[in-house]
Amino acid sequence: MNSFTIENYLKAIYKLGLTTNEGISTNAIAHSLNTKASSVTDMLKKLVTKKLVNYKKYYGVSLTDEGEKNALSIIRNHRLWEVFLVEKLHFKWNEVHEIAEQLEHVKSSKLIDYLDAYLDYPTVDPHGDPIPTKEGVINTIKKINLSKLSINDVSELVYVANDSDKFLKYLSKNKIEIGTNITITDVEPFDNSMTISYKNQQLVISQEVANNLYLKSE
Amino acid sequence: MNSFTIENYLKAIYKLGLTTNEGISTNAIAHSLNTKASSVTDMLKKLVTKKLVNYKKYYGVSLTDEGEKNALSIIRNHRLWEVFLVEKLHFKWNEVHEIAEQLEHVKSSKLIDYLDAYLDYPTVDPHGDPIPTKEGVINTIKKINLSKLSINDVSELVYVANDSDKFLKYLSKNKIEIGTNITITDVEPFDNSMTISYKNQQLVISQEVANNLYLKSE
DNA sequence: TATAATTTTTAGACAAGTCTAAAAATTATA
DNA sequence: TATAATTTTTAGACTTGTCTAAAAATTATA
Repeated sequence: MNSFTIENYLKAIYKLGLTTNEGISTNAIAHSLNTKASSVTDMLKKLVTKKLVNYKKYYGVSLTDEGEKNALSIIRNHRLWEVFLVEKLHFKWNEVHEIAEQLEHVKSSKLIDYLDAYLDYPTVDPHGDPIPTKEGVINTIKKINLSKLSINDVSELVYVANDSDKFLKYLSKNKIEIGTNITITDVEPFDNSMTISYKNQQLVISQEVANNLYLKSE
Repeated sequence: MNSFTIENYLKAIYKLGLTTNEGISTNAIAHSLNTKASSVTDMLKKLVTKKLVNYKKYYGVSLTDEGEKNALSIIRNHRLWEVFLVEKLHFKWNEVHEIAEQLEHVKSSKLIDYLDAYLDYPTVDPHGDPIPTKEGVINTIKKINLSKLSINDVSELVYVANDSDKFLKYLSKNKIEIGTNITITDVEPFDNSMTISYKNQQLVISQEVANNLYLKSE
């Protein structure tokens, strides 16, 4: 049975792996877990002995099949709990992350099975992230960044890349949510800010905001 | 913020304190937490520095007000989660203890408030144990052991003292549950086994079974 | 390609919690 | 009330995960 710490390392490595094909760097892991590179090196050695990662000194790390299975299981737990917190306990979606970070480590596969059934087998969490199946299959939705959308195309918001309190509050204040249909009506070349139209309203958003919004592609 | 380990010590000391007025012994704690007396002594020193217990070497330990407040908060969490697991996720009541042991340590008072509301403010858990309030008030129900009941008196089962898998399965098999009205119809003096009547059926139970069943008193 | 800058690893230390073995204190017994 | 038995504490060690500081390796730059 893996410790909470090990589970968090696996999750961090999995997530970093989504944005690169090379070995994940020690520093990247340290940064994402708010720890020091030397601690990461220590842990990587332990993960190697547990056959959870492939690791070559100085050349980064990747998950083994077993490591990935473990990471996906934690991510499944996390996302199911987020759905529960939002749909059943009526948390706002910018409040659930820290709590789900704790709940995700509760060990009981029966608990997760029952929770999944209770929530009626959701496929995405409140942020739009897909929920891996029990078998470790994750359905990656095809999505493109808002800033890549052509002017006057309409598409549905399926994913929000930033789940900081501030950003989620910004979205909530402006009534932007997963499922909202969005059109770009204008782009300002000076700073790449853009005017978007949705729910019969218009809003000017910065490039930074746009970078965090993803729409259904194809 | 207390560690899981500290929370478990406080809970154990609280529970042991219910059945004695003297200082709780090191050995009793060690036994209840499945650890060694020396580990308990070490931990008691730490709890003293945190002002969570009163401790006099060789003469046992008791909780401070702060320690008791902490213990009751964990017990509240535990029992609310048990209600959730049984009522919402449809676990059997002999399956929930280990899972609630993990869930009780999740840190978020808002989570517990919302859960409490979601469960419609229950006052007892599935075993009949009272749920402490947010303020740390616990309503101890007046109850007497089944073996103390007079023949032909009828009273309601309010508490089950043993939550081992085996015992809970025994109860479930025989359709005995919290709220069941029970009458003793006969006692066998040889071994103190007794015949009880409930739900239009009769059952012969051993003294050991009777010792674990408590009925509403007064 | 030599040197500088950066990243990563190693070495050694620390905190939390646990353990074994032995010593000290308390309690039971003769 | 001595002595034996039991309980509790202490001393020292171990594990997990972390850290700082320094060394080693890699990558960037002149």
